[in-house]
Amino acid sequence: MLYESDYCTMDLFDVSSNIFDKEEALMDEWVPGELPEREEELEQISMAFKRSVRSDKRPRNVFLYGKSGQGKTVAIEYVLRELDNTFQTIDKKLTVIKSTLQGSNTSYQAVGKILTELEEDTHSPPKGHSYDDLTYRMFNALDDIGGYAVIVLDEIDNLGTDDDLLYDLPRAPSNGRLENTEVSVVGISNDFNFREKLSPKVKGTLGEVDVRFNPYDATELQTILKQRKEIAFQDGVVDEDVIPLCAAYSAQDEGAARQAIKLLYTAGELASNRDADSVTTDHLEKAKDRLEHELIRDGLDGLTTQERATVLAVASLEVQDKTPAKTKEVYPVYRWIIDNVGYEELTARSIHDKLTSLNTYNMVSAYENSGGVRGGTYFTFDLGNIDAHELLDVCANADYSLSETADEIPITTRQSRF
DNA sequence: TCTCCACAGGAAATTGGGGGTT
DNA sequence: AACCCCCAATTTCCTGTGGAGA
Repeated sequence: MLYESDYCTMDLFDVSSNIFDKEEALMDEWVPGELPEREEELEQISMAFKRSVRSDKRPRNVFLYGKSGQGKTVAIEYVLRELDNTFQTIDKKLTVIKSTLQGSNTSYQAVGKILTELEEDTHSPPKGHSYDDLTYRMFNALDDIGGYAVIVLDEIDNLGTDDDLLYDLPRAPSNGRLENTEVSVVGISNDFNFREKLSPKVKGTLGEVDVRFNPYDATELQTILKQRKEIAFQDGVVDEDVIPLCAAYSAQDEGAARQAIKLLYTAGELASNRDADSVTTDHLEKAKDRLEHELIRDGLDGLTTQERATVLAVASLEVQDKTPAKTKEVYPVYRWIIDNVGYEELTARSIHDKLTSLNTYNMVSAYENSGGVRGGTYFTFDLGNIDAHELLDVCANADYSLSETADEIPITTRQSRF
């Protein structure tokens, strides 16, 4: 996009804000000079690297886990930067290879991605070769680096149960696949359970040092929000109650700092757009509504049509107050919906899988039940925190193939909730 | 106590792709 | 062109579970 400053002057966008001072401090990319509530974690991480400063040993492998928005990535970057500085003073060479495994569901794809970082003329993950070919290339490239190499694998939980890479990588030196380079691995996972799902042999080698990032509580969030507020807003424009309330909301919901900051930012924007002279709790409430709406929207956007139909089926039941429903109850509704759109029907077994995976994306909530009329354990599903009417609304107004169907979903009992 | 139901979820096979090398 | 490698989404088949009712 081209910006012609000649045409786009202050007529349209009032440059001076009476709300914001440096609003950059509320943006995602902003890296604060210090991490006020993560000192303990920083210390734990740096311990893992210290032995490579003292001796010739490679740093320990580190495994960081905790929900998203807890500062894991920032923390490791912070520590590695410091380590690099130290290494320079003692004349050691440090190479950091960072790779986000988003979209890499298998070890194969992950190795491909790492190769794009390692090999200069490889710009997209290679395909069509065997896994062994790729790992061979990877270890060759690593061995060429020399010195110390730290491989940071972000969102490592994308690998699921395929832990070949996590098995091969830490073992390379003892297998004689690496001779000149000391390699260690930093794994970052958003999934608390991922570590448990790993096979024991991998858990041991990868998790030489485990650092757990617990969700921030309301008090910690307040500290963080205050820090940002001081920089981002003009003095005194944020009402006293806003920060505590903002922190409280976000603490309930995952305790993610990123979310809390976004909420505050949105509230500030609302206030600014309305030419208010202060940010009030009213703005915050509005911001919260808007973000919730966006969350549903983004959630639905990331789903396939089949998954959307499944969510829609649950929503439909929720609207009729038949909510925590078993797969068996959801399935006929799903079939009705999918037939309506003319897509192929999947089996009940697949819908059962869809429902459980939607649960992990937080689009539906699953509850485990035991007993019942016919023994065993079974799950029931509902929409959890999401408001069914709002979801139907969003879906009907979006541009999905089943938007029209969403509009048709039984309106009869729509008012029956609450 | 035993059986049996109805569900959860694992494993393997199937389907229908993507893309290589030689 | 012939042959190889990798993959995700499903379906099919199957085993495990625990309380209700015999």
